[in-house]
Amino acid sequence: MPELPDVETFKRYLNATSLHQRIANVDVRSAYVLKGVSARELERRLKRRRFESSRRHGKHLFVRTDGDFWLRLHFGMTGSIHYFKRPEQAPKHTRVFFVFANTHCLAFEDQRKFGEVGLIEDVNEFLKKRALGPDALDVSLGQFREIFAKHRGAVKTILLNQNLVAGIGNIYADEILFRTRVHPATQISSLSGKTVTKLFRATRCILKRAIEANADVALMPKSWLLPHRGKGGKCPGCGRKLRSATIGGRTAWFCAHRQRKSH
DNA sequence: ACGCAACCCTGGGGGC
DNA sequence: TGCCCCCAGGGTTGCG
Repeated sequence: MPELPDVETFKRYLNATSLHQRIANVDVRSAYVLKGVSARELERRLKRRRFESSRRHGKHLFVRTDGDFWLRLHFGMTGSIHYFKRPEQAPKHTRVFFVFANTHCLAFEDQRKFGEVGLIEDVNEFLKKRALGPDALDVSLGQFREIFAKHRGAVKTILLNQNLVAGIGNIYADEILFRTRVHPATQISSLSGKTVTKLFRATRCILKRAIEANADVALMPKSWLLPHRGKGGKCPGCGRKLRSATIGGRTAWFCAHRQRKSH
């Protein structure tokens, strides 16, 4: 799930449910997801604090506390957050559980445990240390063109590289390439300036629209690749069977008829 | 600099 | 029912 639109949706959900309440308890059910902090320290530092605001960069979510440090969340492949009225309602794969003073609670759940929970003092410093690229919705056309001018490789690999542009994952990379009719394996050295501009516009357009849909596939246009992506799926443009290939270590789905390598 | 495989972890689905 | 393999929207590391 968790690419930029999903994480933005989590952010809005967290803002709508979990701010300005005193944290009464922190229950770490799987210390595996903790990075750079022990269960004990997470508990000690967050207890009696409040979440005050949040910030997203790429696929990372940062929650500022009234102690002027930040909770850092990354959702891996299967992470999400859920707010509940009673602790017994915690989902099965809850890894970290925040209980507020009114007994309502926020669960960080993550079946596959590829997600990360940590504490940091400074968001910008963290982004720098991780060498993350600009957020996919903040990057300018100029920056985008520069990235494409300075690197080599398959276009999908570039879109997926968080150190170049942060926030695009496997699903939305496929969607952007489908929209622009570019084959995912196209070497970026062979892309025209016009096509790079198209990729930039498609990125913005798709991510924004996906956020409007709360990153819910059921609410996305049927003309998109997303609802048809997968085995047996057909191109919503021409009706031909979609094809898959491994590019950049992940499965790319595309329409071999409409998505070409010459641009 | 880039591509690739292996690895991290858990569970669902298909084939036998 | 059990088992084995493949697959899954994240990322890192080490090698050629």
